[in-house]
Amino acid sequence: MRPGNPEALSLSYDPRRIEPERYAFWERLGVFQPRADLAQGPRGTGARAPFVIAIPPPNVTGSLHMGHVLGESVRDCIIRWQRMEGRETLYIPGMDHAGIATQNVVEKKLRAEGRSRQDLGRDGFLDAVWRWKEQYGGLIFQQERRLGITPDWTRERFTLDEDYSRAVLHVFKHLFDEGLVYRGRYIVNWCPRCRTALSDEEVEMVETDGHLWHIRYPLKDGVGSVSVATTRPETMLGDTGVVVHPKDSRYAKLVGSFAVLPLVRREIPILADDSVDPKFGTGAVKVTPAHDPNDFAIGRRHGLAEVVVMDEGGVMNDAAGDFRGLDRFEARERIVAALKDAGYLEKVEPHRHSVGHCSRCDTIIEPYLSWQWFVKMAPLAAPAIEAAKKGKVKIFPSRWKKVYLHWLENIRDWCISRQLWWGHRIPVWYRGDEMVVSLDSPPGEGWRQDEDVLDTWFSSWLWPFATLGWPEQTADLARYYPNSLMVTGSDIIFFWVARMIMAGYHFLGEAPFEHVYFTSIVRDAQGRKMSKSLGNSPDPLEMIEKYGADSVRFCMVQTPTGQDMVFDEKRLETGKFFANKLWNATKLVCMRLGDEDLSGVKESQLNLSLADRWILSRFANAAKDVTRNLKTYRFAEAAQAVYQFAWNEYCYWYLEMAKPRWALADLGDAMSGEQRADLRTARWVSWKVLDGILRLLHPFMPFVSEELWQALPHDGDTLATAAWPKAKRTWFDAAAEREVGFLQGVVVAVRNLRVESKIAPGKPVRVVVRGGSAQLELLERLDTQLRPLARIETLELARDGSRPPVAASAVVEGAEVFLPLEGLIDLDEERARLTREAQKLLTDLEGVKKKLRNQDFLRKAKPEIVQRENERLVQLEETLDKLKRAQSSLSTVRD
RNA sequence: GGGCGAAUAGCUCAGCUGGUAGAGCACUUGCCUUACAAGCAAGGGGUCACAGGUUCGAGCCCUGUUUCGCCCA
Repeated sequence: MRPGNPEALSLSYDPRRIEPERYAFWERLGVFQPRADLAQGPRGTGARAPFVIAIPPPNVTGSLHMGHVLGESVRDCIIRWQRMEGRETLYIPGMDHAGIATQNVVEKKLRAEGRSRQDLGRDGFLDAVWRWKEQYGGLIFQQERRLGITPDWTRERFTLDEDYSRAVLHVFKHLFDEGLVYRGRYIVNWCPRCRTALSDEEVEMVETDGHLWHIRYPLKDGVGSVSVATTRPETMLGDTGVVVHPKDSRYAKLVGSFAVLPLVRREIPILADDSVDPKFGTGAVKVTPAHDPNDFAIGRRHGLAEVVVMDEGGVMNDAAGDFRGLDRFEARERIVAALKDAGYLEKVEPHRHSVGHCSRCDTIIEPYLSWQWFVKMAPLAAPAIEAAKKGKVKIFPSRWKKVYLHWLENIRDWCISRQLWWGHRIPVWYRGDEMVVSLDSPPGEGWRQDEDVLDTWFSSWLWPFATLGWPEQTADLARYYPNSLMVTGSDIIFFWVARMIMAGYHFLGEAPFEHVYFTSIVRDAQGRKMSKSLGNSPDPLEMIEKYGADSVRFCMVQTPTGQDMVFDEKRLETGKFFANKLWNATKLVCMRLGDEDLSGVKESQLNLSLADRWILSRFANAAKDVTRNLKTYRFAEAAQAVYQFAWNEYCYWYLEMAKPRWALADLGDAMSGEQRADLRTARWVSWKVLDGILRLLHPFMPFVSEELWQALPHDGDTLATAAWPKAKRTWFDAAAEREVGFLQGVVVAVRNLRVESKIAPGKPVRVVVRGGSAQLELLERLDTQLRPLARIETLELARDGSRPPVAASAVVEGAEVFLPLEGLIDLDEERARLTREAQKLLTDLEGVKKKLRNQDFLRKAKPEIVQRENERLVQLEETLDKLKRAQSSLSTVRD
């Protein structure tokens, strides 16, 4: 046992003074590294297996925002808790190369210098990105250290690390060999600004007010025309057909004939196709196979030509004739004007529709026909669906399971090639008509590697095992896979979580983690998602500076379960106030422990008072509560349980009840043996329970809890590896809780009477209590511990049943509490108060009586409920009776 | 268009198995009481969105409506 160090608390609580130092202290002790000696069972079996969390790798370009803070607070809370439970814990840190985002950042920097990536060439550009990464990348981890998180920094991984990259390319080849990766010329989501293809998930649909242009296409033979409606008139230049519904009588006779495309004068066939909705627009649809996914499908069914009319930057190309060289939106205006001039524009309607935007740069997506690589997803999805359905992967909060399943059950193939330079270059080699998939250049001359790189998510979906050395069969992989838990935002269920589960099953035959916990999304006061461009995210470091990392953590884990969180800076105060409260409580306890050595004290030798038994029982309940709530990821409830117990029970009641016994120390040698035992007991219990509070608090507020724990007598080097409190069976004590509940009622009643009677807070008073013998005996027993709580000078127990003639009074569990007030009291006011009180009771009483008159209630309600109502009835009547007696006794007194 | 979720005190949110509606902040009153004014004591504040239904009993279960948010197409 190490002695406490009360001097450490001589200053007031200041997070800035303690936090940075403590972090260095933990790092020195190596508490972040997994301790293999702790694991006693095989993976996945019970409580002693290693507990593993992998960080959702932040973008290498990222800087800390409140969303990260929330995630890290939750992950570290769980990790620290599990570490204290005695498990071997591993928290794997790392970063994501974030292809598009990073390339954008570096390109922007180059542009500012008047250069482009093309100027540098591929290798030169990649050099520039790596240099940028070395300089600025991973800033976020420096920031996160301030939060006090405990990943094993020696295992930091990056998705472009050499061995990680091998894993990514290996997966590509593996899937290709299985026929699950294929190359094809299809319509993809194309960002003309980023000049790359995107997956469906990277497109954000935005409801937009647009127009529906109705255009008349003249028929080739004879007079007449067919009208089509479109939201993107510029694509008409690429039209190669018109389709109508086969059963649409309006157009039946036109099927098989040709229309002449205005402006272009191309002859295009009029065809019938089931996919046309006769009720939309004119019922005739122009077909642009190279610029629309539906049209593409129609075009393939009917063998229509695919005419690409734009280039990769969204600029009209040679196929656009007179409109070549125009940006797509300018082309839209000019084409509409030209159609109007030539009399082809029939009408324009306002039209609201969803328009895809690039999730990275917000540019409007262009559906674009190009050669890309895809992953066939349905076979991968099947095991992931089953895993969730059978609970092999448990999702918290459970409602996200439905979202997850819906996506997987409607899954579409994944476009994984990106026309970027920063990323894993696709391991495919071409020579003439030959194509070879190989991690390294094939033997022989003249091979040209595919220019494209892979989607960043195609590397991060391997995160839970590639970070452990896969595809090598490493010891780490054997030991730490599957991970235990994944904590991330629900906004990346599809991007990441679902894909990790698919990859886990496909490549290792096992789910990558047992549980997934989705955190809330942090929003600003107006309900908007925190974003860099809006600038609405407060700077977490500023928050930490202002309130302390402990407070930020404590408040951020208390998010609403399963819904978004509205961030309000004001809330962060709570944690700081709480830390301050504990700081002062610990200071008090430290002072009162004296230099007594408590290390050898056995609980059985103590002289436990009712107050002691009560607080130990309440502590056991709190410990049980916190643990139970952590197990089910109810962080707000867990944090609240610590808070409520520490503040409202330990500080508010227990410390006050311990004070009189601590004061025995002042007697010095004059203490009797009994008093000596009382003192030691009060010291031991106050210390033991405070120690327990700090343990329960540690996962939420690691810094201040460690600091205070070190100031108290303690075993071991650090609270971070101290044992998690167990609710001791022998500490539960329902009788003590009931009895102290009564005493607290008396104290509150006296305080209330004091205020109501306008007695100065500092003024000692005389109190008389009438009540049952058990109640009076209780009061007597705790007399000295109780009296200071309400500044009671003398507590008179009216064993003879007498009552003071002039007094303010209250009823507590049938006992009458009097505050004798001869000459002090405003009798009218006291009478009015009693009347108000009685009125309230009458209302309650009526409710209870009504219930008990109801035969159905008596017959059908559970017996214990009926019993309880009966007891309530008796109690209410008794209390009312006593209030009335007090009223009548006052009424006989003249003012 | 389809799905998911939310609506409880002025604000942000709990309320788990249906059984006397809670917390923090804010507010009112009084206190610098030797751990703590970042505190202490006492208090006020609710048509649990609306309408039906089930039930002895509904904030909680069911149906519908309204409003808001998110996801998907």
